[in-house]
Amino acid sequence: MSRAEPITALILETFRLNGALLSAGDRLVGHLGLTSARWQVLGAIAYAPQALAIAHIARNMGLTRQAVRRLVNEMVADGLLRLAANPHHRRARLVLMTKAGRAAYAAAMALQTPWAEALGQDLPPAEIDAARRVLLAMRVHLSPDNDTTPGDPDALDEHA
Amino acid sequence: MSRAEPITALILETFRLNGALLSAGDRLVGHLGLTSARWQVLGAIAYAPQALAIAHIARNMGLTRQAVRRLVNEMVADGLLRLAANPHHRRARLVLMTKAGRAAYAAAMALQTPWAEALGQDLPPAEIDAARRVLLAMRVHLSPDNDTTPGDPDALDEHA
DNA sequence: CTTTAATTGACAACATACTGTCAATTCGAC
DNA sequence: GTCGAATTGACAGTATGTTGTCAATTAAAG
Repeated sequence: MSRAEPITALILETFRLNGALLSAGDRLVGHLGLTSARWQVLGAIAYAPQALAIAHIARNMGLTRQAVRRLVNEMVADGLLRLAANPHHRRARLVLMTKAGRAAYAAAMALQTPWAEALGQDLPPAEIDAARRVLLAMRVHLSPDNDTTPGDPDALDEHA
Repeated sequence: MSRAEPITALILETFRLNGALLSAGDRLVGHLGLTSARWQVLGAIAYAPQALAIAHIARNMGLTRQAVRRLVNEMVADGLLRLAANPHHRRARLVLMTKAGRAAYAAAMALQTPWAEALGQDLPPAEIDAARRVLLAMRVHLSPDNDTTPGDPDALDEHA
């Protein structure tokens, strides 16, 4: 009856998949001392070509500085990250992985690859990519100021 | 490279769309005294053919009893909901909308329809539905015990 | 150089949702 | 009817993320 109906159904399914993904991610890396949120922080650091400060990581992840600050503080206390002086900014220290942090991230990635392959084994890559583009179009419509590949610090167009 | 890559990209996009939808929903219904979470609770109550208890609402929404309990308590205090005796269960009172709750929900729905239509105006309904099915397939893969129409109170295939 | 604006980290408070635990209640097996 | 399992609401604690506010620092304007 309304054009709103398919969109509404997709929105509700997005909420449910989000929750299912987070809990599945927590189960996947929980035994490594990680959570989904901590894993994402490590990913942002690993992906960046150079060391970043907290505010920079937050921008790359699409979160607030405060959320990242709390995670970083806890991960420093747990020995996964360390803070180093920033030659360009006395206040904004650089966030670096410790040896334990790198090991945990490598272990998480080793688990993630087969997990993701199993998750998509029954779905053609073309359909997966088509779904991703639909979600991207919706998100861009919601916040037009965002670029098309947020979370990606440098490769703005092609995350190749 | 790997079959994991398109799935991983879709997962990250799901996280971002989820956040964008929640903040957009909060902005849409904030002036009605609602939030995205409260709106969803009202929707679960409005959608059900009969009055539900807290645990039942939680199952329909895919949340925990505790999360719904807190929301319901606050919404009762705010006059949006009220609790009524359950003839079939002394402990599990039924959650009902007050007049104010029904008015707020109606106002939210009146806003949601044109908002959703605008959100999907550039996307063919077939693509939207295809994306929804991909997300559904992923979620079912993550939690095989879930039925295919969560949020539907009666179409349960009796996972008892 | 001085003033102003923007960025950054920190603290507080709040919103949402989770797990764990408990007693009360209902339901099923016997 | 009785007993044990399951359900339900409640409480406590934790995790994640938000907004608001502040001082320190950096960058820009004059």
